[in-house]
Order: sequence, then C-alpha cells, then structure tokens
Amino acid sequence: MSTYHHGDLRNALLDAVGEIIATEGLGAVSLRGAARRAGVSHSAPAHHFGDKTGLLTAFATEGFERFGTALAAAYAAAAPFGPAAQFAAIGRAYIEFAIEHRSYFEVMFRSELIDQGDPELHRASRDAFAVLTATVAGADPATFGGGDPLHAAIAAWGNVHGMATLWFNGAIQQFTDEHVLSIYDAVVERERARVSPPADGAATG
Amino acid sequence: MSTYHHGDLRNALLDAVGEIIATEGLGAVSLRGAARRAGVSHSAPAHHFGDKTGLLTAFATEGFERFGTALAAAYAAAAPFGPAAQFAAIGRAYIEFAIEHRSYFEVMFRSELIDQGDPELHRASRDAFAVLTATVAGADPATFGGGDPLHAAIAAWGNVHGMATLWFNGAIQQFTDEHVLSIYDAVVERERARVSPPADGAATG
DNA sequence: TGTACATCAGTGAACGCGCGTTCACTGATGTAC
DNA sequence: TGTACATCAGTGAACGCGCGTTCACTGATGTAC
Repeated sequence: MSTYHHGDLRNALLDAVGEIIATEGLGAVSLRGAARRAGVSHSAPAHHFGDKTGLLTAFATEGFERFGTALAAAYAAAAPFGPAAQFAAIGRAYIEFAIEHRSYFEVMFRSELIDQGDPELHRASRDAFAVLTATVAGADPATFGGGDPLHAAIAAWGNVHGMATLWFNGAIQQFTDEHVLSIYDAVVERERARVSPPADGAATG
Repeated sequence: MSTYHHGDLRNALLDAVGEIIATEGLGAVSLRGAARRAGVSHSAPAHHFGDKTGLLTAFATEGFERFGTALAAAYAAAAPFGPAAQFAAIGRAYIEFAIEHRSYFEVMFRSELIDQGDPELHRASRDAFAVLTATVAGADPATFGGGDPLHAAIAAWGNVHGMATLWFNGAIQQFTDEHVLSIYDAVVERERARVSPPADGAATG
C-alpha cells in the first residue's frame, strides 16, 4: 500500500478508538494512540477531527447512527405484534446494543467528552431517540399502566440504561450478558402478564 | 495554624477530591490537584494514600459508607409501613443519594479506577448492599409480581441506577432533580396500585 | 523537670512520561488547458 | 497526450504542560528515663 494517502484514515481512526476503549478503557484514548493503531503519524488525526473532542464527537455520532438503526430494526420487526411488543423490543435492543457495542455506548452518554453543539451528533442522537418517541406515542396508555407516558418512558429508559450500565461497570459481574438479557425478558414477561392477564385460570408461565 | 502537621490532611484531601469532581469533573482529579486544594505540597498525598488509585479507593469507600447509612436510614424509617414500602423507600434513597452525593456516586461504580481488592472498600460496599439484600429477603414475593426476587431486585436496581445515571450525565437535562424524584414516585405509586389494587371500582389513578 | 531520641507528617527538587497542539514540509492526486 | 498547477493527505520535529512517583530532607510531636 502507498505510504502517503491512507485512503480511509477517518474510519480507521474511529475503529482504533473503538479498539482502544474495548481493550484499555475509555481513559486510555488519545489522538496519538489512535494514530499509532492506525499506523499513521501522530499529527494525522488533527487533519480529520481537529482535536480530541472532535474525534470523540465523531465516534459518538457513529455510535448514535448505529444505535438508531438497531432500535428502528427492532421496532419494525416487532410491528406485527403490536405497540406493547414494540415497546418491549426496543428496550431489549437497547441493552443488546450496549452489550454488543459497549465502546460506543461508553462515549455516547458522556456529555463532558463530546461537543454537544456538533450538528452531526445532534442529528444522529435525535434520529435515534425518535424511535423511542414514536414507540411511546404509538402505544396504548394501558401499556404504561395508565400513568403519564413520558414518565413511564423515562422510567423504562432508566431501567434498561441502568441494567446495561451496571453490567459493564462490573457491578453485576457475576452475570453474563445472557443473564442480563434473560432478566430483562423476565421483567417484560411479568409486565405483559399484568397488562393483559391470561384469560381464566391459565398459568402465566 | 502550624505550617507542618496539617492535623486532618487525610480528610482534607478526600474533601478536595469531592470538590474537584463537583466543579471540574472526575477526569480532572489528580494527586497534585487535591494537594493544591488542601494547601499542602504535591507529594503529601502519597504519604496517606500511596498512589492515585489509593486516593480514589479511599474516596469510594467513604462514599459506600455514607451510602449504606442513607439506605439503612430509609429502610428503618419505612419499617412501620411494611416491606413493600421499604423496598420503595430504599429505591428513592438510592436516587437521592446519587443526586446529593454525586461526586461519590461517580466514583463508587467505576471499577477501573479503584482497587477492588481493598478490604476497607469491600467491607463498606458489602455493608451498603446488605440493606438491599435484607429488603429483598424480607419482602413478600408478591411485591415483585411473583417473579424471581433476585431478578426483580436487579431490575429495580437497574431502574434507579439508570435514572440517576441518565440524570447526571445530562441525558435528561431538561429535568431538575425534583422531576427525577417525582417520576420515581409516580412509578412506585403505579406499582403499588397494581400489587394492592384499591377495593371495588375505585379508579387506579 | 529536663534531656535524648524515635517516630511521624509534610517539603521541595528532580525524574521521565505521554500527551495535545502547532507548523513548515512533502509526497500523491486531480484538473485545466 | 502532455504539461503546469492547485489541492489534498500525511509527515516529523518541536513546544510546553501537568502529571505520578521517588527520595533525601526537615520540622513537629511524642515518649522514655
């Protein structure tokens, strides 16, 4: 390959950030380290991202884009089963994303590390959360037990966000990722059984 | 005051860490910065904490101690109202602690920053979580909708942890801390109404 | 009550490190004519 | 088809910075006799 003109350095640097977070943690991310991993000089990243905040902002933006895609896919796939199922499905997709794309997740919600005023970031995060908004708006209020949908949405958001956070902060290290997901499934199932109790004496299973 | 022999440097340094996190963020914590704030030479902290990890570990330990005290107080205060009320009360205390003692909270669950093997830390965190364990063990399974208490406890833990995390990460910036607490109260109320539905025809609220 | 000595707590100089950032540069590529 | 030139992408030396850590030191305190 040619020495000059990497060809896809921007993406290579974003990939490098993901790898550094995965292997050494978020605190170990540096412009020089990303450049090292991508095999370019230490000043190359400035050309694409300006400064360190720019690099992390771009990384978070990419994360929100993938996040939005994942949520939208779950939303669409659950459509035949109704709004309540969609609500449960995006919650599960939320946790799955945090587990599968932990590096993105660790940066996306760190407002102090990224440039909140960046229009690309704003667009990507708005698009991702539009799926949540649509789910809440489309669902029967009974899904939330008749309370304020906004409150219920935030509580549900907190729930999945918290389970994901606890899991990868090592607070519930004794559980594998499948455990976390199965706990989520159990909670949803209990919730479902309450909203639409099985007719006449059938076990809730 | 005497130049030498601060008298209470250990505590002064821990206070300094709390102030730095509150004003400049966790990333700005350094041994030198804490020493500067406490008005001592930059090498003084090493005398009390060994290294940076030691300082943060001691800070987290102090956090878990206060956390445990807060949870235990909520647990005791709600005792007259029964296990379900205690369950709700420690959840609220959890969020309140995160809001009031944000600096501690930000460090306590960061396993990569602290020495997990430290016996003092271990004792303090175990004591704090013993309150949660006792609450779950003491509660009627119906409190959890009949599901596995452990799963329900983790889901509830995730819920309050997530609400607190989202709040102070700025994800739900538009809400004040009272908003967050009132949303929690609304969720608990809805839950309560389900477990013990009001007799005959009264609206669920 | 006074003296000698051990211990404790904090000092300040020094070190090496990786970092972010700047800047003049150079090699590679694309385009106008 | 070839030449001139502009632009783009990455280089490498240099800078200053705050940091963690070490270490010989010194001032203050406590204790034995």
